[in-house]
Amino acid sequence: MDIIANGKDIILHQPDFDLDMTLDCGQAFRWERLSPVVYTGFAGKRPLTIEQRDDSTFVFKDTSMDDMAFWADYFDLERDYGSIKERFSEDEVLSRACKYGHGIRILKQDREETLLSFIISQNNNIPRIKLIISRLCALYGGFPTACEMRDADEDTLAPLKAGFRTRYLLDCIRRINSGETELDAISLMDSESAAKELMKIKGVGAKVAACTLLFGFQRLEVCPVDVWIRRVLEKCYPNGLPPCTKDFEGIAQQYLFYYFRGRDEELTP
DNA sequence: TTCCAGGCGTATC
DNA sequence: GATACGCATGGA
Repeated sequence: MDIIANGKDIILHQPDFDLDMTLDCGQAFRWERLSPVVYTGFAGKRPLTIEQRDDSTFVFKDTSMDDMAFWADYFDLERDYGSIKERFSEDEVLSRACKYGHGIRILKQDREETLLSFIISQNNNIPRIKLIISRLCALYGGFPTACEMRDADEDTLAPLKAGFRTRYLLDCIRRINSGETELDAISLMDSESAAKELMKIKGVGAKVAACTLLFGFQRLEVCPVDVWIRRVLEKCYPNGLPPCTKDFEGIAQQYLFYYFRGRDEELTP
């Protein structure tokens, strides 16, 4: 990581990082692509506009050094994805996926936002997930905390058009506010117990729990299995992911998801 | 019109 | 414990 202040902006030189790949690979739903090289969005209530100048040069617009410390953490800039990709490349399919999505990084997102977002994601497509979340943010003026939604009911959330997921959101909000679900406590559990605890929330099954742990709790060993990854596993890894993914199955999963999503012809026998 | 989407709850066996 | 089916919504 190489950071230089430049007036109100920060210039970052960083390998293994690409905005399109990281912000549009289905892990975060609140980044808007203003142009092929400029994204704007939020982490929590903190705004950012970021521009990619070339393979490894990024401009964080109107960003202080203090803010930059936050963003460096959010974008997981300290982690050496190069060495992780090198390990993964022992495997032929993963090698291709890593080349294709070479600039993917796993974001360190807010826990509540990740949990609520992936409750919305179930049996849904990415454009509509983004739409529902944007309507939620419009309703509350930014992505709301569970506390801010404590008085919400079916009618409050009707404008989201989230369908059957609305009552799942409400159960999640209720449980967090009542203390039945404690994200701080969950963050201290091993991943298996944490998933089990998250799954006490209506609408949270194995997949949503796994996404929450991977993207919201930095459990990089947790591998969410959705319809796409299920197809990849059936076609390429009938005996499970290879040993070179150990401890980072979640990251491997994300390279595979980005590479195979939408490629029906590569996944149908 | 029918099928599908970063699934899950419920009924049934 | 495994499997089958319904579920809101909207784009293809």
